[in-house]
Amino acid sequence: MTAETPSRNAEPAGSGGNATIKEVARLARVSVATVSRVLNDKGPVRDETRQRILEVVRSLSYVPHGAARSLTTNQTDTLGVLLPDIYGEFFSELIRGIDSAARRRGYHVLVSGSHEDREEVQAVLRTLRGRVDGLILMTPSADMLEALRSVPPETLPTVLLNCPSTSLPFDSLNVDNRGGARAMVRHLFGLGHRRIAFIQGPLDNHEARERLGGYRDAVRALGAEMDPALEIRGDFSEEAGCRAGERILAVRPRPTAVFAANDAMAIGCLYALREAGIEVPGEVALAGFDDIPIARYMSPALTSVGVPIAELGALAMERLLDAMRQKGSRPPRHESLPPALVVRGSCGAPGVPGDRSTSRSIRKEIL
Amino acid sequence: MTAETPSRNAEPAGSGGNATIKEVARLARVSVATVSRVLNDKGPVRDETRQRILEVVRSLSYVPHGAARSLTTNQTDTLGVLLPDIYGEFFSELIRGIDSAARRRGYHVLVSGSHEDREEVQAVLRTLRGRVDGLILMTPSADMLEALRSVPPETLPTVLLNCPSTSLPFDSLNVDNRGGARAMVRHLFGLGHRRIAFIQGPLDNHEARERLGGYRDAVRALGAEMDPALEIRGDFSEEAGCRAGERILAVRPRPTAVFAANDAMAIGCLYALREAGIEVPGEVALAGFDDIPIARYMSPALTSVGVPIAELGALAMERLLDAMRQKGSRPPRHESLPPALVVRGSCGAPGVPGDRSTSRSIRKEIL
DNA sequence: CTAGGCTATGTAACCGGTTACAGTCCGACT
DNA sequence: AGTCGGACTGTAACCGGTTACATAGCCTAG
Repeated sequence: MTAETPSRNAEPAGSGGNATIKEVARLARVSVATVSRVLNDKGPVRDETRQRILEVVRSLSYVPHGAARSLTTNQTDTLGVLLPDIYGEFFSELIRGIDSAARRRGYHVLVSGSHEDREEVQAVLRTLRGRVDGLILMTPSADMLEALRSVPPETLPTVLLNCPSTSLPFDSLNVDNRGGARAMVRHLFGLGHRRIAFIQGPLDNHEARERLGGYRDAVRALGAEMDPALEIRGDFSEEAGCRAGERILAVRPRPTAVFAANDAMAIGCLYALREAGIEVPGEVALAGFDDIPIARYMSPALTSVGVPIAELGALAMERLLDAMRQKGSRPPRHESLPPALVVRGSCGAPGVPGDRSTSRSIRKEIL
Repeated sequence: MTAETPSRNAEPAGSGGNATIKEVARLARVSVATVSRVLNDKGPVRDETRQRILEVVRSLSYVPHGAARSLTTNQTDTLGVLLPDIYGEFFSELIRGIDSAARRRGYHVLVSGSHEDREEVQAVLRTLRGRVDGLILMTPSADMLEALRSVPPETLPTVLLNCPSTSLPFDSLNVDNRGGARAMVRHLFGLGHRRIAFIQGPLDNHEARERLGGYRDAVRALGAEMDPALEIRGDFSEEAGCRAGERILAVRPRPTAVFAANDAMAIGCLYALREAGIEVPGEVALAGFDDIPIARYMSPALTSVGVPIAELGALAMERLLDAMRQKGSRPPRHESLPPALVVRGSCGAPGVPGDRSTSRSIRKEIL
């Protein structure tokens, strides 16, 4: 009972959190099994014993070793989030949504962004084995998505976010980019605009293409002007929006409205227009896409297609948790979220005060 | 040699990545030790054997199990990043910097944000044991920082980011918020402003207090007007900046310049001023802090104190890696990064064209 | 010819937990 | 009184790797 090896006995109580379950067991004079039972609230343990163990745990400030636990239970309580890039408000919102939903459920979040090529994505994906229980994946380029075919995800519960539709057997969550863009064009058309310029996103990006498609659909359907000169290249950055703005001013006849494929470009464009002395929305109406938090603080406040970004992240979490529970035996589900039209001052709609508040901006569900 | 249990033998070659090292060993007719040696490039292995093993690895698309490996090597190749909140461009920039630096070194990044209270921080910190090799911690509230005393970090290499100076034995990296604020006030003073309003950040935030301190220091030192009415409460959000802007307009005599403790509030304030028909910088000059990427696309482009956010993140990574190598036996180092004055249009400095380009904005190192 | 040394490989302990299974103890039931 | 069943606890296998040490074969120097 008292035959303790004097080797590494009772630590000074509170020095770091590196004790093992064995030490706890020894000091509490029980077996590791019992300690484990107490820690995980499994199986019956006499209350007196439990107290004794808990006491030792506290005095040692013992914390179970994550990797060790993961090894046997085969779950890591960690979710991976793989993003094409981490830049700007869109991603901070997304991560925020995912992180808070995850922590609420007791999960950790492993993020990884900015991937150059297929090789790298595959490499990262590989190293994820044994580190995460599930994966949220956002890869707007179809090519990159193919990278998944030969890598772990096949066995790892996965949710695709805003990815090109594929035959991959995963759940997917998409924003109806096409519908959102159509709605915005219709809105501008309704305000009397017939010559509407469009600032494109990067064309290897699925969302960017969908938004462009929606723009074209609506222009054609409504009989607005179709003119290649109205479609300006861009890459989702403010910088690109700014350059696009400058180019748009040179187009003749000058468009009366500009629709940017995302808010960052709309903001860049707004900057360029103002610098050129153009009045917005007086001379040119402007609209963006995403409704990032800062959009309402532009002046004029930016009209945009509202994507509930943080909620999107949270929802992806839910779906992932779902997929993890069902463990594969379940046909993949595909959902599409409808965005909303958020009308503020920049498009010159009547009855919209120059107010930033969401309540005073007009939020329309699109059909 | 051929005595294989028919139980779970040769998988269809390429089905997921769930083989174990034992299966690889069996199929390659070697021991697990040899497989391990090949995988880690340790110890001598005959080339023929190596090839055979590699072949099997490929055909099984075998990937070592992260948790298992972590258990023995006692390292997880993962770094934890604990943030007070994940919101806005500041954090997306920071995470971007950290993530890219980490991946370059072969590390994963575990983020966790938005912590309410001490309890929660401690809980998260605890669950990090055995999951990360090091920690980057940003906790501007001193109270929250105290939470660290009784938790793992004591044994975990840690770098503090923008935290209140403490006696905690960790490396720390700080931006010279006070100096930056002083420099900005000096700049505004130099432009002729004597009545400079300041929009505060949340006062339980260390950075916010430092910036406020810098403002007061400079105002006092320069003999500009000191007036409690010039200090407006805020909380770093655009919304707060907007309300502050409204309140500032009611102050009499009206300040001729406004200095916001961060860019988000400056942007909110700019919005309020424009809505009220005030011209910036004509009637009121405006300046912010952080120089988030979007600042240059405001109109007028926002003058700000430039903090190289992404670089800050990357640098934190470097320091952490350093601390991990030295493994504790090394006195904590404290560094302070000097911000730079980024002069653009919003403060009305002469000779600054309304241009967004960094090259045409004026960037001054402060002393 | 043999002791050593080097290369290539296998054996088995170990990392820190979880858990199936096997006691042990004790009160209740027949 | 003898059985039985639950409550409580311990033993040991196992998760999937890494690695110290042992072993075997072969070559070279003494």
